[in-house]
Amino acid sequence: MAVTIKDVARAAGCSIKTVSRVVNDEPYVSEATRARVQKAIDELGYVPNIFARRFAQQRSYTLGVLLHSGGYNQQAWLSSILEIGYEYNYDILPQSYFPAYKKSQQKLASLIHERRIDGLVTTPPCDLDEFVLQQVTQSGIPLVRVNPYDRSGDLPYVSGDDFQGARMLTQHLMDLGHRRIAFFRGPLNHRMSVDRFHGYRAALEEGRLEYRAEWVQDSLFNFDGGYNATRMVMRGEDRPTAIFAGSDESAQGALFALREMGIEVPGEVSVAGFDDMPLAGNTWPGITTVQMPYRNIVEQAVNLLVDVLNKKDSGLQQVILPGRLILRGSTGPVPDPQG
Amino acid sequence: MAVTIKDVARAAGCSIKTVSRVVNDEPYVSEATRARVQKAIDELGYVPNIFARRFAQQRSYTLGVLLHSGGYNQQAWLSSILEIGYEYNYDILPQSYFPAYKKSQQKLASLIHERRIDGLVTTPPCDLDEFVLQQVTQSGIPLVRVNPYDRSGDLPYVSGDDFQGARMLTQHLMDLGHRRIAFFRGPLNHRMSVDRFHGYRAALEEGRLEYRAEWVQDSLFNFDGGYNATRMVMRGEDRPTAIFAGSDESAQGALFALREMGIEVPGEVSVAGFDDMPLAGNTWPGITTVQMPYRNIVEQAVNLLVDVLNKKDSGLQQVILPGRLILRGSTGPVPDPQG
DNA sequence: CTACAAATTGACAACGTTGTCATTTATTGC
DNA sequence: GCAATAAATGACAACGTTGTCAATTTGTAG
Repeated sequence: MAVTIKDVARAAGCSIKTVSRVVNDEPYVSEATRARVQKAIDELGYVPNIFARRFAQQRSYTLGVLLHSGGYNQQAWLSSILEIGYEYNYDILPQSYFPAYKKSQQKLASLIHERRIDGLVTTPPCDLDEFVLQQVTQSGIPLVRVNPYDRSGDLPYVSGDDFQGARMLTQHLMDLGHRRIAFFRGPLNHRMSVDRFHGYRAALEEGRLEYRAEWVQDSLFNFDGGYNATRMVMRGEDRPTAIFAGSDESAQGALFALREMGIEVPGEVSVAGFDDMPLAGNTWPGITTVQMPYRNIVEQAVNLLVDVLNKKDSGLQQVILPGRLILRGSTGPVPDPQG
Repeated sequence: MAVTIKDVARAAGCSIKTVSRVVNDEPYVSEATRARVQKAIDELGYVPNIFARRFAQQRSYTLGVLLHSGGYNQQAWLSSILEIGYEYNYDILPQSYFPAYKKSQQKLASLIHERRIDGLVTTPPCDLDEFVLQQVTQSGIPLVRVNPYDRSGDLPYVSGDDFQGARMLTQHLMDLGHRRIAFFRGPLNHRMSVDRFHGYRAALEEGRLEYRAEWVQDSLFNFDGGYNATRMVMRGEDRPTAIFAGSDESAQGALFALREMGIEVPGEVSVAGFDDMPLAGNTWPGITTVQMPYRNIVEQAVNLLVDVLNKKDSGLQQVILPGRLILRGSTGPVPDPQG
């Protein structure tokens, strides 16, 4: 029915193995033959049978991706990885994964043993899950962790630089003249929270600004967290002129709270987020934030995985990529203290 | 290396074909044999080789999903379909698709001809794309449209009932005593916009309320749309007491605008959205909205597709499922006119 | 007990590619 | 021009399952 490699071989007057060589860009085919075969392929509209190929090679050309459904920035990871997967000609099998859930574990086991994925990509916080690590080591499937919660261990990862991003953002606020900068710190068991916090402190130190504990609020990275933390830091007389909310959702909560209090943004108080989620541009004013190079991160992750699969890499790389400042309307010059 | 069907056959003392029958739950195996084979499978830890199976059957057991990346409610569709795909033991290959983009078209062609997907699911607005329809008819691959923009044609679909949802929501506002209800209508080339509008009007008529054109704003389904439309309807003296914003994002914009104007929600004006997106519960107050049964819709869609693939269905079904009212803080009783 | 149908089982081909290895052809060094 | 080497090519097995069909066993009606 469909055109097979045999039809091409017949049309090109050569063996099926030679056609296979041409299709897979292998060496040891003369230019003349290659051209003849290519012509036959084009004329017949031959498309290699993917089932046969995977069967013969016992490789799935498929990568599994674990996503945390409630997750932080799942959307950005997923769309990037789909894109990159297409470019590398790998199938992407995403699965939502809740650490320690029986059903999630079954799904992962199915990916590995039934679907026979060639490699696995984790997004936070799936890299923390015991079961994931155990399955990976047991099966020997190459793993790359994307933005891992936990950077310890030999396992490879590609991650955005939360420290650098937070420092850069804080620096931006200082460049605008702010000297009183509040920071909303996320959960302390997230490496990202801690890294961002350290970035904030590093910038303060570099600018010789005093660190004031009452302007650092422990909160969640969500709307309510930002809302409540804003209420807290804006209570007294001694208010900050800028709020680095730690995440975009949190910044949104801050915007809402400030609006409620009749405080103008950025006229009286500047607000900044982190992550550049879609919502960050959709508020008014738009939220100044740090964009992590999702596409780049995922590209490097997939690249690493594919190299390991093709034995071009030992798979021990650990990469950290810088973020980028996205300036929007929510930050502005510090108000004139006299005004 | 790995355990194959031959190993099981040897252990169970039967032919490989009999093992195959047991594995695939086919008839014509005696109970005794079935038990013996099952025991061997369990003891050896046999897992069928998916490559060989797909190769022999020339079926991918894979469904393609076209998602509009900027899209409306992509997230909800995707996580549902991954879930359902797992349950049906089908692989899900999602692709972001921008109508009329060359690259998107290449991706779709690749899904069909290289990946050889067994069926295709479209999410709005991909069901409108000429190329999609052409590829589907040409290749004969079964298609199900989920929440199609366009319900015309014989192609099967499973859709939420926007009309019923909007009517129900409007009815809810009327039950709270509102007689002056604004409606923000989305783009008129979206069936959903139109259906929701008709639902709104139907409810008004049933409640014998006057339809007032100046309270219907043509806007976009996003934050800015809701913000601007709110500014418009709240301009004059003759203000509505409730706003049905047409979508959650739009409702968020409305909340923001009302807050700016110092109008209390729901004390002075009630606000309602549509879709129950994650953000709807994260604002303050939470947005009363209509939740479409995403999981259910997708389940029926996949179910239909699988039935067609197994020749249990002709694939002409068109299903419409009702939504559900989600009550949150943004709607309340109409304020006392005397107050 | 016989004839026939139904249930059960197995032998073997087929699916379309890639991997291995042998063979043929071209190229190089002397 | 000859041997040695490298490049090009092809024959054929292997991958592990399912589909087809024939063979065998069991059950049933008369």
